[in-house]
Amino acid sequence: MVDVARRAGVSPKTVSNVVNGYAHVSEGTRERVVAAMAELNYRANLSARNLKSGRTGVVALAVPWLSNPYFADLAGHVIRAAEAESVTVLIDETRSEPERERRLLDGTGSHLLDGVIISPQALTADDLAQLRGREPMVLLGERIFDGGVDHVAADNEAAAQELTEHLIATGRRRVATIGFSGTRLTGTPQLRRAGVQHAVEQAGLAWDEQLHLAVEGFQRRDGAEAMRALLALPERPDAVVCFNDVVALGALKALAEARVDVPGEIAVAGFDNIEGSDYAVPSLTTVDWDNAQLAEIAIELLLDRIHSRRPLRAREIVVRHRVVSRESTGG
Amino acid sequence: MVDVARRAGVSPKTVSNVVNGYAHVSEGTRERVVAAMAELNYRANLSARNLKSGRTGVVALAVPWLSNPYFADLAGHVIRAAEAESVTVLIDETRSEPERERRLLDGTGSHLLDGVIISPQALTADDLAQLRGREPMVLLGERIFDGGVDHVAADNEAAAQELTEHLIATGRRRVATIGFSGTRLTGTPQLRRAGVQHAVEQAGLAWDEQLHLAVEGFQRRDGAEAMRALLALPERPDAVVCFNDVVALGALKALAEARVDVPGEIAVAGFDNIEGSDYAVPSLTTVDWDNAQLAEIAIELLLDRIHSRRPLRAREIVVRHRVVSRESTGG
DNA sequence: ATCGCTGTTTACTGCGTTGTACACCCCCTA
DNA sequence: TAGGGGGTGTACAACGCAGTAAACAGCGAT
Repeated sequence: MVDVARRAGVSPKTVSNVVNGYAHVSEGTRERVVAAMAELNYRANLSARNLKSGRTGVVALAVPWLSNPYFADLAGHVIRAAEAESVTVLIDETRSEPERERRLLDGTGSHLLDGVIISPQALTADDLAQLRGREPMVLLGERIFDGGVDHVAADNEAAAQELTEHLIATGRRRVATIGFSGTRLTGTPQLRRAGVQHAVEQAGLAWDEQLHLAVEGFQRRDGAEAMRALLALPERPDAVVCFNDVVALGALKALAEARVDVPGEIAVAGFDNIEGSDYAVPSLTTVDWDNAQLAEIAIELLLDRIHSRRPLRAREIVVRHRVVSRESTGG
Repeated sequence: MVDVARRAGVSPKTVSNVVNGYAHVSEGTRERVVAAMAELNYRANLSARNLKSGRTGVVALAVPWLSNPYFADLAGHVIRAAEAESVTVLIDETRSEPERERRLLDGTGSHLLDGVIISPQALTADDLAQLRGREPMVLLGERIFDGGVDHVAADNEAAAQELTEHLIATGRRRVATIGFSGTRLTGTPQLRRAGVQHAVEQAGLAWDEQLHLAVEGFQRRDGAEAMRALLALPERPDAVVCFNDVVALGALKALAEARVDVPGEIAVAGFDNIEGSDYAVPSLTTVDWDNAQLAEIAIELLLDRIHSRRPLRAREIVVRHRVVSRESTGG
């Protein structure tokens, strides 16, 4: 910057003013500075700027698994939404490890981050209470916690209920689920299960605990194993709601191997509308969240919080969803 | 840091020495400083450190599409490999836009990046020649360019040849390909095509140009469209090599819709061994690259270059691959 | 000619850290 | 006892930028 200033015959501060678009710089000066910058191929040093401003222009997005196409897609949307605001996104894979989630949020990221968008998996309300107010953060995906933290939520319960109603409306009477997690009382799986249960009970159908299987991970393997277990039951289900598409694809595989006709004998549905779910064999009925909207809102909330001096009230916004009916349920 | 120093009764520089593990600090002093840091919850300011050191500890990984599970997986490996070296990775989705690739490499990233790992799609040798020597960079995935740049390559031609030999060995006689790109003379698709052609010709089989279709993108949709075109031929192929798994999954879908038996009537193979290719219906024969190895080498080469003062000779390393035989080829 | 005003530009300073140079202390040896 | 020598700690400056306050130029009004 000093070199540019010398070349343009001005002070370094004037160069800074030009770079930052300060209003009161004469046209001639501006041109000379711009020319000098171009000639010297000058680019501002972000580290120095950050040191002065106390901000880095970097936010983290923490997702459990990048290998899950849903999160890869979400990450893409967040990156694009952030780009529109000249913010850089750091992707962090938490691998569902509570320790990694906590470390990210407690600021051990050591001044590299202005804020964090996190899709929590293992975080408890206790963890969150401790972290509240520390670093700007936005939670994604579900309404687990009481408040105090900005939240972009999806209405998992309603979506699960609609999905199940769709199954029942197309003649299914014995609806199973795969993906309940017995180890926690809150969280997405519980909400989705509750939605399914509401739909089943409102339709006057029996609720059979046997049909609702927990999984360890949320991988294809888990879906396939659970499906095999369901097929081994004396009285098979005629529909299976998997709590994400990855698990559903595993279930489809197990059905194909067992030569069970989908949707003829058993209908299958998932959540997330991941890339490729429309090209599965058969294509998968699922719930689509508006990830573009989700990403935009998350970035907006986070930047609000970063730029505001005073503490803001926690906000919660629910994004759109819709059931996408495809071959796997006869759609 | 000043506060910590005061509390520990030492100078700020001593705190710095403790933080950086400088050898000659007495045990007592170190303990007092560590205690003071803990009490004050001190964390070093990275911006300031970067300003002094001239490095940021951040490298970018540029991939064409994060939505392609192959790149999502690769990104995960690179993040982990970098983490082991205390380096942070910024994911950049170039969307195959030449402009984005160029901008990333010409340093317009403005001092945020120590270096770049890029899986080039649209970059030409000309672009590269201009950028050479500017910023530390490592190219991934194929051996397109002459040199002057570090490279972690895969032997696409050999892999394609092995894959095709596998098809021929299991009785296929009419091998088609999907994914050739007519618009460029170099690059992965060309290498893979060449490998297929070698195998076909070495087996004494005819090479029929009609069987080798270009695609626009490399999405499932493209694979499905191309497959339908192949099915419409008067003389159908009995094997199809798709130039990545995503395209292959699209082809499988088109075959399922046309009720063509795989592998009975037509065998299908892909490249990349993406997550889920083993759970496709039928599971997909493909080429597996050792992404963990690839990521480790890429990070190692890049860090070497970042830390070395003098220019290094460009290096090229080829990672392992292996053909994974699954149901789609009768494996 | 002087004043005050607006618009433009500058000098100075500090953000938090670390490299350099040096001071100090203690112990060992000649 | 004097003179090294290694271990331990400190003062100072600088990395590149932007905030602050103040200086300066040009203009019309007095």
